Amino acid sequence: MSLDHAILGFLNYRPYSGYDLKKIFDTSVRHFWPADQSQIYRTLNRLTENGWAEMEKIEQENRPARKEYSITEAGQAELQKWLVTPLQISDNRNANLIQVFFAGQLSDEEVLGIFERVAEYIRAGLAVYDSIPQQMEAYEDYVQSPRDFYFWMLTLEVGKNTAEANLSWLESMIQRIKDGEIPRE
Amino acid sequence: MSLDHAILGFLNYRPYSGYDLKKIFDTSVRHFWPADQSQIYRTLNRLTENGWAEMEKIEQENRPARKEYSITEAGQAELQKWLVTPLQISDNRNANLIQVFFAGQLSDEEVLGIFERVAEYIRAGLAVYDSIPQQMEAYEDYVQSPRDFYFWMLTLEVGKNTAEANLSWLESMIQRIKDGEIPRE
DNA sequence: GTAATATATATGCATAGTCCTATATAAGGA
DNA sequence: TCCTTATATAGGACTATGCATATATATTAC
Repeated sequence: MSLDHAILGFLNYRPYSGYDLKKIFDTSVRHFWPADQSQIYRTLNRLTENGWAEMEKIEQENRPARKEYSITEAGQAELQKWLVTPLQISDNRNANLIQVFFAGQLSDEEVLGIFERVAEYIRAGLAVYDSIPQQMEAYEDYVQSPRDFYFWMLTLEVGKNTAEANLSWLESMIQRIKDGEIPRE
Repeated sequence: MSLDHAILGFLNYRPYSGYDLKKIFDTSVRHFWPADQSQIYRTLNRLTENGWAEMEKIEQENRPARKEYSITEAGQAELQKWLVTPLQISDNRNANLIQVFFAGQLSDEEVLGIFERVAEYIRAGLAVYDSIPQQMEAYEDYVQSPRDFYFWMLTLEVGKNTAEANLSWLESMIQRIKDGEIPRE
């Protein structure tokens, strides 16, 4: 249950509401763990049931009441335990590779089209990565820890690194197709 | 629905039973699209309901009856359409990166432990890639198409390429930690 | 003799995640 | 005046996937 622990990780900085968390997810961990709004709320309920978080309802003027969630000691212990647990699950599902696997059934032009579109998609993703640091800096104020910030930036480095590796492979592949290096039948 | 189309892709080579498909998946596309046995059977039912496949029950001596599924013309049209469809969904979920993101809450030794375990995990994965080609060659006989086989091997290339990129990043990261280049707090 | 393995399919149950809609209040713009 | 946006939470319905188990027969290994 990774979402549980991602939320616990943020609550360990300071208390947040579900609404806060949705915005934080979208500007920080979205590129490797997107989260749906309804799922965040349901997970917060579960964390509370488990005793890993506590909820405090905060009334506001002119605004709907917030439900702020704080991490409990049990929650901190659980987070610490999970953070050092080896994860064997690497979800490598990649539907694009299914298309590649069966691409022999297509013409060279169609294959080229697929590869060029994927390359474009990756380039767009790389451009998005460049906009994330500025968004994340807003949250740096909350924790005021260069160490935390360092690791946040590392996740971007990994993402960019992987994307660039895939892109350069794709570009060499596109060249191979153009050079007619693929068996015709 | 990628599994539907992966199965259609195989049925487009020749008819298969659910039992066959499970074995084929495990020796060919498993590294980017694992499939559970029960899910394969249920998907075959759905493909039949959709008119994309047809089932023929084949009685055998001393063995339970097989249900062989053949692709229909509608199924071939659907497969062709899907193969050239741009897929925007790239499921990049990576629970390891959640651990990295919150690793600032851990000691350098604990972080090092995480990274070294992930590196080991990737090395083990790379070793597995080397055993896949021999397994896949068994299926080469079925299609007898160098073009198909070429694209099958390409999916391995992508997987290895990505894994190697991640591994070399991890190794440089491990060195950075050992060199004490990470902010202490 | 018995246990494990291979061939074959099917179903029940649980969970994670997605999409959509509902509810309520207030501010700001056309 | 009306529409959109922002703040805030909640729940129904569905899909994909995963895990376990049931059923049935035959062979192989110990």
